[in-house]
Amino acid sequence: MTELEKGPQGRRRGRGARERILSASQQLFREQGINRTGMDELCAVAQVSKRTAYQHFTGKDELVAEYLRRFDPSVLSGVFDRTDLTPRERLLAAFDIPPTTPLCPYIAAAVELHDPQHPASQYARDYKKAVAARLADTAREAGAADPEQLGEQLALLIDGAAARTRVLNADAFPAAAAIAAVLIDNAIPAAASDDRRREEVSS
Amino acid sequence: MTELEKGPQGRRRGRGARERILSASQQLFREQGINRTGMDELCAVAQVSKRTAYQHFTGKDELVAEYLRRFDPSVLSGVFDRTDLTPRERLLAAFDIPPTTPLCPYIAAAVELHDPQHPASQYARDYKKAVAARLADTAREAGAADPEQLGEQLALLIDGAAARTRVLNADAFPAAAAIAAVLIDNAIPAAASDDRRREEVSS
DNA sequence: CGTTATGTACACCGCCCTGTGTGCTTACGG
DNA sequence: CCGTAAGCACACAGGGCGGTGTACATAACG
Repeated sequence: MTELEKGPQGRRRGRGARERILSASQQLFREQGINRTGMDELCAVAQVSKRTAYQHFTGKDELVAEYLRRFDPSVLSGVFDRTDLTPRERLLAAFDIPPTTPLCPYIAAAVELHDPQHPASQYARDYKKAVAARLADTAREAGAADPEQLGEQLALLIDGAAARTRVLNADAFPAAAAIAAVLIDNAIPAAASDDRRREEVSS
Repeated sequence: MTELEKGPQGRRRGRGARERILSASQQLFREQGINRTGMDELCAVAQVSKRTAYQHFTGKDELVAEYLRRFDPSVLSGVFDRTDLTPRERLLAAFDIPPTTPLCPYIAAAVELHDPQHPASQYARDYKKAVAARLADTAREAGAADPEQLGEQLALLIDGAAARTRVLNADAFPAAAAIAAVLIDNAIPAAASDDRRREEVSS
């Protein structure tokens, strides 16, 4: 069974309306933005009656918050759990984002909602902090002198690349990865021999 | 060329309704966002009748675009024209933003409008490119080996700090400035303190 | 089987949004 | 001083939005 533990109480009945709603949220909120996606349209895409949607979520705000919570597996955990890479490679792999990503949805949500008290905004903050923390962990693993600082710096680079990609409509992650390589090599006292002084690859 | 060609005919009469509208736009669009600011509210703040607003601007879209065009003096030109600073100091001064700034309005507009074809989005792109170009000019003046690359990198840092400041609700510009200092010193062949990378001396 | 949670179909409400139509007042400049 | 353009007050249209009420269908599980 696909759905096991979703709601406030463990419901295992039903035929997956909630999942369809969240799946449609992923698609539409990312493609069109949150504010420009109406509940009517969302329910149509999810093939769910509007009534059902409002039985699963008290309002659009709650749906948005849950939409953000259901996001991380695609980016965050997919990178940090790769044991086939060295810590340094894992740090750089965080910048290898597939071009399918319009914009980091957390930034988009924080800008669109425009309310720091909104549950989704709060979760976006938590998520960003968590990413920086995991980057810091990996940086520590890589032997960085100041892992927290390096993690924060790399997180800033990722966000900068995301924002700039959106505004300029051009991929800015390679440039960010180049900066990251410099910062990483600067932060690790005695780096590995072969990849320490490589050329900047991006133009 | 301040106000010669605004309306259907060049009029220098009137008591400044257009300026009040744009001024109110600056305030409200930044404080509340574009989508969350209605024309009614905007006209009330501007002390302008709605009819007058729509005689100056064909629609909200045009007003938004003009609002963005009227923005740069506060940040861009204020930094690059300072002759009392060395080029290197000017590059770093771009990260000294007053805490009055909620978020770079160009990023906000691009995210909120969510349409790359929107005039305001296009202008945001142009502006970001212009900033990167001016950063590159200053980088060249400072003697950077690859001024275009450094300019693009610094622009990315600025955008990253802006986005991260918004999401985390905490000032991220100091961290960005720290990264910038590293990049600048790495990019300038004969830097003040260290000479870690003296491979080629061009220009 | 029947009960009950789950989902459906569809109309509907009230609100706010962008944008107009109309008639009136003000102020500038010749 | 008078004409004319700028601005104003106000109502309203048209539509999309979030959200609900009601009556009905269906699937799961005892």
